[in-house]
Amino acid sequence: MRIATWNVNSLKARLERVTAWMAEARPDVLCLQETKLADAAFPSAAFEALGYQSAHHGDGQWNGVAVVSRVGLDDVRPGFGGPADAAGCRLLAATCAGVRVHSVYVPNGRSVGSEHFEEKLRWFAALRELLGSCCSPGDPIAVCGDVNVAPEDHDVWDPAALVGSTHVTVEERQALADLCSWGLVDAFRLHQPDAGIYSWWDYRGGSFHRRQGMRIDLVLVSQPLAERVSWALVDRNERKGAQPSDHAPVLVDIACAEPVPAR
DNA sequence: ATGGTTGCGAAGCAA
Repeated sequence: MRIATWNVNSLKARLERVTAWMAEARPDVLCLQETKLADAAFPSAAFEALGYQSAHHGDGQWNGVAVVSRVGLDDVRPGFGGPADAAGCRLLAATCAGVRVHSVYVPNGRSVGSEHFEEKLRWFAALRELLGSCCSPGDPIAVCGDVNVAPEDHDVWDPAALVGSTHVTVEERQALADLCSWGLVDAFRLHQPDAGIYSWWDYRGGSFHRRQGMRIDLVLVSQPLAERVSWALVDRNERKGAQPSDHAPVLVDIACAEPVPAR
């Protein structure tokens, strides 16, 4: 199974680019974040034309997450069904070819110590709680999306310059680590040890060309999947050219015990 | 240099 995640920063502005990329990359499952669409405006027909089913959870102007799959899409669950939903439409779970997939868009946190920062930390805790109530770490689980945290110093361009700023604080990294301690591992790092590989670059100041980015888009997988991860990539080509998202897609290949049925 | 750029929606907010 090839699973991918991409914060597209408006699916309306990015649809052609996303579908063109899908035709090349051929993900089996694609998790999207920041669609910035209401459910009624989600372009499910465009994905269907490519052979994909889709599910979307969006409030219109901000946020919005989706799961797009060509290997089945069952048991769709939007949101937490609890207080964490106050942060917006940022979570969508679905089962694809036996894998419980979660498309997540963790709150940005804005400034360290702010109300939004505290909400971000609570959101991580709510996600761990949801996994604990719905899933077992022994099952095939994937949590994919924009976590708005760079896990380690080698996931940012200049750790010294960023000390104490959002996305790299001890509190945020601990919240991510607490989530992972439930039973998830960073699939990308199983095959890519190098520093300097990023998934997001600020639009401002030519950050991409200056190689000033962060790796904040992750595919987290439970042990049964981690054992089968065969390949991982950040497709930084998608940060180039006309009208890119500020994020690049992340791809992970997972060898399946049984062939995934084609649709 | 508290800047810079993009998207949404039509001014300012969020990232």
